[in-house]
Amino acid sequence: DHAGIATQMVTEREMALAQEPTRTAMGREKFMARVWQQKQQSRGTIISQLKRLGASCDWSREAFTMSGAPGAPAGEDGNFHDAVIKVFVDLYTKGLIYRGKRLVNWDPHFETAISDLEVENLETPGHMWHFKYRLAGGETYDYVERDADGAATFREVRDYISIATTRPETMLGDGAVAVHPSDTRYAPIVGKMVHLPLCDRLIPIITDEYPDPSFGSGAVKITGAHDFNDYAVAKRNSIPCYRLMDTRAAMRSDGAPYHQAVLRAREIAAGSVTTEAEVDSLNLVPEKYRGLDRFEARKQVVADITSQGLAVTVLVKSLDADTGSEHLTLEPVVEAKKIMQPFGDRSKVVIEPMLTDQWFVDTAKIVEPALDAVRTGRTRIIPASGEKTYYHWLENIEPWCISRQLWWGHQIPVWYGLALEATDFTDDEGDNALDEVEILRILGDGGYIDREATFHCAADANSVADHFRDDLASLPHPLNAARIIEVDDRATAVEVLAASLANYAVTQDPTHLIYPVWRDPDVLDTWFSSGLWPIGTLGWPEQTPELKKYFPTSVLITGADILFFWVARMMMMQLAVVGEVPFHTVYLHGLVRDEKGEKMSKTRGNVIDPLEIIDELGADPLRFTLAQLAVVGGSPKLSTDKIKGNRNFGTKLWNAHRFAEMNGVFDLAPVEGVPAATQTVNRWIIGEVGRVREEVDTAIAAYRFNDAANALYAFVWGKVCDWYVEFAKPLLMDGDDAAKGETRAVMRWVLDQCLILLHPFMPFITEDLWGATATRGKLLAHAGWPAYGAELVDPAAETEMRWAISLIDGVRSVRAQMNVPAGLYVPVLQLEADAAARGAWARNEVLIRRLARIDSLTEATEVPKGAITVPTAGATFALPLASIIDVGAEKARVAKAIEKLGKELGGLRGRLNNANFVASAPAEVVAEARANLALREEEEAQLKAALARLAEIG
RNA sequence: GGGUGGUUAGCUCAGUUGGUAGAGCGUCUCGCUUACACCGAGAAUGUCGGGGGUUCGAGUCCCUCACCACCCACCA
Repeated sequence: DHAGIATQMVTEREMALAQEPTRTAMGREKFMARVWQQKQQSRGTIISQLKRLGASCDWSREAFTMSGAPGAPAGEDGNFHDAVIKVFVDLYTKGLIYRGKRLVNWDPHFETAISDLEVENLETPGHMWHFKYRLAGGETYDYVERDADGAATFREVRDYISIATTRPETMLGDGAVAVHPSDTRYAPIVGKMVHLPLCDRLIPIITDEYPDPSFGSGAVKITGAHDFNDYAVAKRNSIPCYRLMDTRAAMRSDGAPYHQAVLRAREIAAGSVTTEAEVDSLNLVPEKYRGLDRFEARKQVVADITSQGLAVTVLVKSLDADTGSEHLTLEPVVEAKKIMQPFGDRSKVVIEPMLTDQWFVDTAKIVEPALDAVRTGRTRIIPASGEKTYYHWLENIEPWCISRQLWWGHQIPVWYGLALEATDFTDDEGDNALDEVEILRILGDGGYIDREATFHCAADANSVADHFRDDLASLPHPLNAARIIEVDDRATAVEVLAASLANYAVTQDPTHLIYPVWRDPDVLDTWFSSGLWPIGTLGWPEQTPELKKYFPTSVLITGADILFFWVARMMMMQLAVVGEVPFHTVYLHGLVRDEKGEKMSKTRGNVIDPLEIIDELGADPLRFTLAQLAVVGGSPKLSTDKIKGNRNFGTKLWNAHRFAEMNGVFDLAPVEGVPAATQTVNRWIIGEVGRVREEVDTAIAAYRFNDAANALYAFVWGKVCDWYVEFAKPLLMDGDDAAKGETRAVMRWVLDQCLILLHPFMPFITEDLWGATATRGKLLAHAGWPAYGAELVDPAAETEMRWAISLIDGVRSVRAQMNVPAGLYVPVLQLEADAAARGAWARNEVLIRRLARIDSLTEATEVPKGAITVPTAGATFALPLASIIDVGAEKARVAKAIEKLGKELGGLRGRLNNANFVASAPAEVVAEARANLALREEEEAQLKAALARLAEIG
């Protein structure tokens, strides 16, 4: 998307570095061109990052939220802009978008409104001051505090009410002091007026449910224009909201001098009729604070109130450093206190609640279908906890402020006309008597026009022109003779209108009348357009073939942090605009964190460039690692060690292919379909391929990408490389032609399956090997995904190979622990072998001997003293190592093994002897326990016999 | 204040309907065996945060406590 604030910010920063003219000096049109230039740069970066990561997108369908906007350069000619404007007009027409003067989060750095979601509340150290507001006319009252039983605990005569604040500078705009209706302490003075310190104004004491009697003094100053709570109180009680700050959050310096403004404020307080526009125009900041930054103003206000003796004070004992004597002094009460402060997520400056005209989406009216879609499962969110979060937010949704005072974005399709009215030209007697005095009355002393502009919302300029022509024509003569002229903004409109009126007053010539019209200079919140992504990218509102084919879409994969910003809004907007859910599944992944575990962000500059990791270690290991870390509901912490491990995995895969190549495997043409095999080893590995394919598919279907990646890792490394390649060596080197040919074919097929299954995770190395090992009809990326599964498993082959592996493992373990030199081939005795074990040995003798380093196998009926036993299912093997073993160490080893087995046996027997278990556990669980017990008992017997033999030696 | 998630081997974390705990890395021992030292073979390591409950059986379900993380929030 066009990332309004961020992109405008980055562009302006670059412009400053390059010493280009500033945005305002440049003007809107040129600046937009400059941002487009910036955008195309970062577009290149993003696309190349995606390509180097191996993203297999349909690049021909690249889309951009600002495509087709006026002034868009060549190549940016989609129609996303049209879609956005159409949706705005439609929603406005349906009454789902409205304009109003509301308290919004204002970012004083970017000088724009932002939405609730773009505010970060952070705990910061702050202070709380306590001030006295004196009762008007020197009145006093009995201030009485009572305990729970109503007994007075404190009593004094006061001429003031005490209020607490963390933002002293806002007291200049106070409109009232509020107390809780049940608060008996202040009951005597409710309805009375108090002096607002530093200001020549009186404000009333009112009651409202909002103040908490148990917090602070129980009395709250009400500054409707700079606090969300106060705003609500002010609205409920018709208290005027006086705006104190300008767009940079400095104390206002506009408008009439303070003494004039305050006069008018007093009239209003006394009940004089006023308008929202007039109240907003009144600058009630006393001269000495005008133009000060809000934090500087705070210091001044505190100092001035304190010096007037209106700070609540406390006696403080202090030591005079020179004389060493103690003093008692009155010090203002200033509590150090942690406060939650709102910061702009982009600008990082303190957000100021500001009373401004903005556009809002009436989210309450479009939220239900979005909630319903998830509740009924038409759209599913993974992980499920995401659904709870989704409900929680949507069920408590606030109106969405969608206007931004920026230039980079979709300009709001609304035009204003500052209408002339008949009353502008008549005096109280109805005569046509406009004079200079009248003009001043109309304009007001502050230079505003005491009237709202009319506005018109439309997608196309012709309709706008028609609307204002009609509007003008409806005015009485001579007003309808006015010329419509386009101006930049309301301020210019007021200027030209004033000049026009003045001219007319002098000349009475209707041709001097002017009807200024201007477009809303604001742009839409980026998320308003991103929210239309599902349809906007498919050509809507045109009924394109793409729209028919791809909408509703299937799965949205996105970061969990963006659930409200984007997902919830796409849900609401698609349902409101086209009446369908935009996707059936939302897969939320965690955020990749940096080495400190912190969120990476464009503006914070702690982003680890994927290109650097790719340069160093490769895209495949990065992708594979991310897949391994993609636990549902988890948040991956990327570490170089993990990526290195997976680079090694890639190398391993490559080496396996090298081995195959050296053994003529790739001299064969690729094998179509599952190859036939007679060799046990080959039959076994074919079954394992079937198993892993099923495992991978199951995992992917469940969005468990970590399971899929880990299954492939374990299969390729742990099965193919560790065992199959080793098993195949004797066949490839010493086997007869038939065995050799079959093994080559099977290995060829197995390796191809590895490439196919790994390709989504490691596209580069697999595609490379795919092309290098054969002349293929198509790219691996286009190869079909296999459909075989566990039906490829040959149970007999599987049992036999598992037996062989356990025997090899056993012999290796004994050798390593007995410190038998690795290269030394040793004799092995076989005893107590049943027919199955004998057969298995016979069929796999070559590979077992090779991998376990056995030089001879002798049948024996008795185990010689000092021989070490290796128990397997159906047979016991023994290594006669008397001369080289450490008997003590071996006894310890066997004893330990028996002990470990003992624990397991204890558990199994305990369960099986428990009648309740046998009765209530499922039959297959009981059977499994019985089989397991039998196996373990056999093993235990073998080990005990071995221990006994060792005991004979000493 | 509300919500969500977490607490499992030295570290980073898996553990899907309750059946008795795994991976990678690290550590230790051995090893150039003709794919691979970015390797191979072997080994050690867990009262699954504490307590209680349900159950024949709990890392897994319920309650509770402690700590951590994240999200949301208007206590002046």
